[in-house]
Amino acid sequence: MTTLHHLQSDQYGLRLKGPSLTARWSKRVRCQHICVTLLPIVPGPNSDFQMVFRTPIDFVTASRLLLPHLADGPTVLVRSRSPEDPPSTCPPMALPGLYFSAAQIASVCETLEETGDIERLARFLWSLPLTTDGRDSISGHESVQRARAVVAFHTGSFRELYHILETHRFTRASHAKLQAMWLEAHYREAEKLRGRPLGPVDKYRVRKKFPLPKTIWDGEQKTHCFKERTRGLLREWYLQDPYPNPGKKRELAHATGLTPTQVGNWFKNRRQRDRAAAAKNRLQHPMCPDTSTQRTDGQTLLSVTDSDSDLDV
DNA sequence: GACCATGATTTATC
DNA sequence: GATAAATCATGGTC
Repeated sequence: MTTLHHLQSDQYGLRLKGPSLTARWSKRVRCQHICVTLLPIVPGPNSDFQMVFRTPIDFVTASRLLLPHLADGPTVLVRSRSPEDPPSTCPPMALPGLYFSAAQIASVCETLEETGDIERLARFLWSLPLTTDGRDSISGHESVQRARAVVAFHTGSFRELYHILETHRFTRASHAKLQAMWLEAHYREAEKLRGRPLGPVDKYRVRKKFPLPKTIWDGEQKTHCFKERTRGLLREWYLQDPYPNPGKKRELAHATGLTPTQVGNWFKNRRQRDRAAAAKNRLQHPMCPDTSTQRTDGQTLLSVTDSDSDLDV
C-alpha cells in the first residue's frame, strides 16, 4: 500500500517530550498494520507497550487522542530528520499533536479514497490546516484536491465540488473519475429541479449546458461521423458485399484508417438499418415487390433502397 | 422539445 | 465467432 510505504520509508523516529517522560517511538509495518512501540528512554513507571493500527488514519487519530495522556506536560511530536533532510526542504504540516509532510497527507488521502471510506476521509481533510487557495503545499497536491472533490460530491456539496474542479488542474489519471463526478452532480441537480429521473436526451442537454471544465478534460473529442471519404469507401464495399469476411474487414480497415471493429459495426448498423427501411417500405407500399435478393450462400442480401442512397452514410 | 442520423454496445441466437 | 435486434449515446436540425 502506497501510504504504508511512504510512512515506512520516512522512518519516523517520533519523540515525545514532557517534564517527566521522554519516550522514543519506533514504527514498523506488520502485514497490513502499522505497529507502533512506545519505548521509554528515561526509566520510570511507564513500561513499554505497543499499539497496532489498521490504517494510517487510525494511526493519526489515535496519536492525537492518546499522546497527550502519555506526558505530563504539553505534548510535542517532531519528526526526526536525517542530516540530508533539512527542515527547509520539507516543511511539516502541523496536525494537532503530530507533524506530517504534504506528501504523507496526500498518501493518506489516496489510501482513504481507495478504500472508499469517505466519512473518514472527510474527517481527515477536516483536520488539515485551513488553506484552500491551492498555493500551500497541501492544497497544491492533486491527491488532496481530488479527495476534497470526492468528499464534496458524496456530501452533496456540489457548489464546492464545481469550484474545486474548475480551479485546479488535474492530471489525466484523475480525469475519468472527476468527469463522472462533474456530470453526475449536474444530473442530480437537474433531477432534483425537475422532480423526475433524467432520460438520455435530458442528460445530453445537461452535458451541453455544463461542459466539462478544461481542468479535467484533455480536449479530445470523439468523432461523431467518419470522414466522407471513409464513408464512401464503406458504401462501395457494402454494395459489393454486405457480409465481408474478416480478411475483407481488415483490408477495409486498413484502407479507411478505422479499426476492424469499427468496420464491423458500420456494416452491422448498415444492414440493420437497411432491413428496417425495407420493412417500413413494405408497410407503406404492400403491393411493391420485395427488393431483397438472395446471396449465393443463402443469406438475404438487401438492396440499397432509394431512401438509403440518399442517406449520407 | 421532438425528431433524425449514426456510431457503439448489449443481449440472445445460431 | 458472427449475426440480428434492441438500445444507448451523441451531434445535429427544425
